[in-house]
Amino acid sequence: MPEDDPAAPRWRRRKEARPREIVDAALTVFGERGFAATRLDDVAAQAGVSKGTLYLYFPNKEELFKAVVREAILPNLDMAERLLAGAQGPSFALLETLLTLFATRILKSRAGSIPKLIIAEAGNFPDLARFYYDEVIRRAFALLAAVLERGIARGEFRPVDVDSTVRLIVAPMLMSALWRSSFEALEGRPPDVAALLAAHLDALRRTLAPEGGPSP
Amino acid sequence: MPEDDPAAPRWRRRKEARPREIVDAALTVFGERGFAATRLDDVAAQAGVSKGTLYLYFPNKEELFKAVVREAILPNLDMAERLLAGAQGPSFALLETLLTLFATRILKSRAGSIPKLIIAEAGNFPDLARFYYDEVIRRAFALLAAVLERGIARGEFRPVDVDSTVRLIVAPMLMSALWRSSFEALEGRPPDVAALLAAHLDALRRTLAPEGGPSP
DNA sequence: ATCTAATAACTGACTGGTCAGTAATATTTT
DNA sequence: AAAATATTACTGACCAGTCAGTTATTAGAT
Repeated sequence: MPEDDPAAPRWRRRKEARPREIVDAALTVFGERGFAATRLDDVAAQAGVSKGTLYLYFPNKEELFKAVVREAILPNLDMAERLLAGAQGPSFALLETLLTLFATRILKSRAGSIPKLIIAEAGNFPDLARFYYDEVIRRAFALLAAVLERGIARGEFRPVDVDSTVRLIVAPMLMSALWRSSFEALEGRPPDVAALLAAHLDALRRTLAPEGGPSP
Repeated sequence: MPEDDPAAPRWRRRKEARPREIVDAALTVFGERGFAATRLDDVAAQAGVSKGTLYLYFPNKEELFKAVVREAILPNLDMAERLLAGAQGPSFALLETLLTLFATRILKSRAGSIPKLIIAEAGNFPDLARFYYDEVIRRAFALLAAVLERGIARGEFRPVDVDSTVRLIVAPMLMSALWRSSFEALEGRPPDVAALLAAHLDALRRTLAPEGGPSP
């Protein structure tokens, strides 16, 4: 029981700081429980406010969730797009950078739980699925497609089926994120993301290499 | 309004047929809604019985779900294991058969919704996750690892990191299953599973080929 | 064959608990 | 004092699981 100073106010008005704190708490709780099973009371408790306060800043649960996605995922996408725009060197190195970025910035952070969450709730909350598809998936796929096309145009990659290959690139990363949220506790050891990433990059190098030999 | 024959009974005793019908209905509704969001009233309606009847045959929602997994997934795993046990020819052909089997028997059937379901609910229903991990995932991974080791032993595959490679093999298949349940409605065209499978097999052929040239 | 218990299968209203969202009220700040 | 910010208590909808009662079926008696 920390507070007993009768002069200390029971709470303070902190209009500026609340939204960030609430979104941060929501990321934690949504990540642990999923969208439907998350209680707004728990989010409020995690943020150190009451449930009513949530409704001063966000009109409902769904909009709160969208705010979480905007804060946790979109900045990383922005960064990735800037990387592509400024790329000079070989395309495979760019691909490597992007996947490593994903493995470190998303997988290891609390944001890694968001893909699972979306997949889990897409059927029951189609608006959420639409939002994520438009704001994240479409952009991420376009980004990777652009990298592949750049590599093909520069003769670094053989001419693959771009759409399928994008999915092949994404799948192991996505699967790692899902695994973390679902089965990590059940397997003895933690999943060796570094080994998986290395194997994946190795496989991609072989898959994308032009027929005549290894890429320059 | 079908029934008006006053002589027709309102219901019949059909002790033998009920469990199968209930499990079948449950697969449909769980697949559409997930575990937590499924109402047993809806399962009952779909099966043409009342909710009380469900509890005559299954002690609770969780056991009903396990019955669904046993009926929809395990027979396919049995078949896959028999395929490996009786394999004579090249290991890559076996791998190809297994993946094609998965794409047709699981992805295209209603059972394709189960992986999503498990991933979605694993965090909130650890018993379910444990059950699925032990009965399905462990076995499937062991199966694929055995195929890889067979290929390596026979000199058909180069010596890869088996654990990571199993995950690389599974990931695109799993992702297809998840996509179907989550985003198929949002994309214009249906996902081209055949193209993805072809690209995946092509990539695997290149990834697994021994250094000296293509496998025999 | 027909009637008559006895039993097994099934129904559906009810309970207890949960939780998103709202209304009424309180405290802090200006 | 008034406005802004926050809390607390409440409402209404939802649903897994239960159980007292109902209906179909079977077996035994006539």
